[in-house]
Amino acid sequence: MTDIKLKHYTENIHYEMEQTVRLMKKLQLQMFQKLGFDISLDEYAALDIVSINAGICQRDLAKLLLKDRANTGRILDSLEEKGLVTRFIDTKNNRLVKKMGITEKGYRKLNEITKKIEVHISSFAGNFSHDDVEKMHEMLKKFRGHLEDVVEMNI
Amino acid sequence: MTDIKLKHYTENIHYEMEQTVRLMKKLQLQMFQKLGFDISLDEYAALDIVSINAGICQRDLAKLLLKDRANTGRILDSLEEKGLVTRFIDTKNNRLVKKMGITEKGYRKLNEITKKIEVHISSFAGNFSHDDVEKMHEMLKKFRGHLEDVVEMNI
DNA sequence: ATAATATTGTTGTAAATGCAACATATTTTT
DNA sequence: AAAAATATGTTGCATTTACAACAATATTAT
Repeated sequence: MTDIKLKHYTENIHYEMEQTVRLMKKLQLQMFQKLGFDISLDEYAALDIVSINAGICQRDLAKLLLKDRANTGRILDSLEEKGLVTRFIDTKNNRLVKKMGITEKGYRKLNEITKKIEVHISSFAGNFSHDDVEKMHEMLKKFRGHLEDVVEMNI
Repeated sequence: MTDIKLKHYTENIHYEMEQTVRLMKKLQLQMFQKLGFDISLDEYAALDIVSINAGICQRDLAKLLLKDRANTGRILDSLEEKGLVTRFIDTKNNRLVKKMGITEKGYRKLNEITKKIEVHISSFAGNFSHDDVEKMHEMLKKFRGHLEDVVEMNI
């Protein structure tokens, strides 16, 4: 039916997507550094995820952060040391886990940073129509769906 | 017009795309390891790029590989040591550069690997319609275009 | 002509990341 | 009940990656 022909490396969707991600990450990082925050981009992401997933355990956070358990633990060490997150032992499915919550100070930090980067994000987002963005969300979801069926992430 | 509202980290396109890229990379890597090739995935990518860009210089290869100059040089060291690529001094815009070409052995290696992974790739690609893929290419190109206007990659 | 700037590639180093091994506790199997 | 398997988090290490400094050469500015 569809004549499947293996393309060259730089012609594959994986390549194009990786290139795009690299650019987006660079942009975020440049913004973050220019504004001189005292937490890293990963820490900000963790903070945001925890803020809307109260009582999440480390492994689940790792899955959302797209990091492994080890590095997720390290990110939390740093956030806890800065007093932005608190960890406590609890159980999930009758198993001991480390759950966490964002502190008052953490909320302030999260809101402060979100507010400051909002301007930059929206100025860039202005380049894309609502339809474009919706379409992209759809497509990515479809792609991911198929991938998740085949690859085990092992986190 | 479009009410721009900053979403949470896991709701952004950047996040979804990074997740997808991570899955794709993992799939490629798993395939590569299972088949037990004696060159890395990066080396394979470099080989493929050089094969269709005869006489490319290192910096230009770095841009296509999405690596920095240092690591591109290291990948080439390895490929040269294995006799898959040859490097030679030449000039580009009146400047001394190291250009490269793929060797006969390199061609055989490239074709051997491409043939072996073709089966896996096409079995996965079967999940997507031609239209889906085309649409994705389009969207990604548009996104990249805007990003490249704002971010300098500094390679 | 001399100095300043830019391009290309290499080296060294620090940071990020992933992975395997481990410790602990719980569930499932036998 | 004992053993095997599973889930969770931590530690250590090896690999990857990014980044800055450097060397060599060429271009541009003064």
